[in-house]
Amino acid sequence: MDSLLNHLRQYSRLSPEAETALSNSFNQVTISRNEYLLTEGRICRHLYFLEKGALRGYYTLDDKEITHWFGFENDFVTSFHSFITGEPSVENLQLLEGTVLWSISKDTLTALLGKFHEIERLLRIAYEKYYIRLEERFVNAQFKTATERYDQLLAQTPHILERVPLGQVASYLGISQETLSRIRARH
Amino acid sequence: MDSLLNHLRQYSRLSPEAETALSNSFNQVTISRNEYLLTEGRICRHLYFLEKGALRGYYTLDDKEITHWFGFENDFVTSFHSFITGEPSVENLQLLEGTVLWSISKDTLTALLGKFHEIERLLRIAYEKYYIRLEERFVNAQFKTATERYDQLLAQTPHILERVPLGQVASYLGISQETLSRIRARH
DNA sequence: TTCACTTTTTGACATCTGTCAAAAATCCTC
DNA sequence: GAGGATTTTTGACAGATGTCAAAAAGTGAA
Repeated sequence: MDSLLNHLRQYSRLSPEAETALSNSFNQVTISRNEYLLTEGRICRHLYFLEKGALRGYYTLDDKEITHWFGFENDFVTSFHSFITGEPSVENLQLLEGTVLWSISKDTLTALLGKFHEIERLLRIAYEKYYIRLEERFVNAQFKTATERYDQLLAQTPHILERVPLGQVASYLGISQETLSRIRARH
Repeated sequence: MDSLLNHLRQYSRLSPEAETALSNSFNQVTISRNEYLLTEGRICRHLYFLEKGALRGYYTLDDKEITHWFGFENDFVTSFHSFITGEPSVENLQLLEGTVLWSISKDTLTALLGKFHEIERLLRIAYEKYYIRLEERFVNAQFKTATERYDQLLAQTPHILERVPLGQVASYLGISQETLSRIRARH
């Protein structure tokens, strides 16, 4: 719980009242490797904070699993599309390691947002950060070559390579596993 | 101004006080075709609402212009990265048509957010919508073929093809102009 | 250690896309 | 409507990436 509050304080200041309310609203969840937090077709009604561990988001296309993002320590994770719209999720959230999460339901969060302007602000700022992070990934996906994307991964998030099977990294980079293997061989 | 308030009401309800405050905070800006709202290297300190007209965001790479998004009627536009972080913009915002915009400075917006919880909420909800819209574009960019992306553009946002030169559309789709031309020829 | 299973690498080949150059079509101004 | 500039299309070719198949390497359990 401390790691969650510490992380939240980086977005914006919180009053003791808001911190208490937040503390009381998140529940700890422990899930082991390869289990699912969410499966395709279900509505995601929770937002999770990842205290420890790793997970991936993937969907299925032509019988292949397309891993499009990873979550690690101090990330907020959910199926954003499903959580925001209330529609069934198209993606699966699967644990890559045994994981400690903190969970809050959408209803609970909505109540907090109604009560505390400062929590609304925090969430707004969190979305800003997540937005520009996604924007950068989008530009990389669309306008950089496979090799450039791999180099950037090496430079910026090398821990992904250490914790995730190569096939999933390839998918994350938007290339085939064979191509990723060849890029690595050239290094 | 009516079109702006109407648009804002779609995100969340607003009290008359908040609507008045918002009305007083946006200034009308009229700019003609090919002019710039923002150029590379400058800090973007304004958020704009596009009432009428069209513009594009592009940056320069190897002497080529990479158009990565378009804005049309009822879009909020800015260089999000620069506006949020306060860092110099890497992109240029250029008008594609004569345009009527409403402008609000970051300072003015910050003051409004401090005063009105409901405006903070509106912005948070706006970010949610923009986030999942971007997420969809990201998935398309990374995991769909050029032809699929073009078909989707035809199905979902055909007005882009009618209002934007093909070279810029190609860049928006992440392909060369020649490839786009050939995809069109096959249809 | 050995065996089975999973993950990663390598090879051969086909396809897609980009680049450069030129032709064709379109647009704009006078 | 003519002429020049811009935009779009077409052709030829090279390079990058995907797919399928098989080999090699790595992992874990008995």
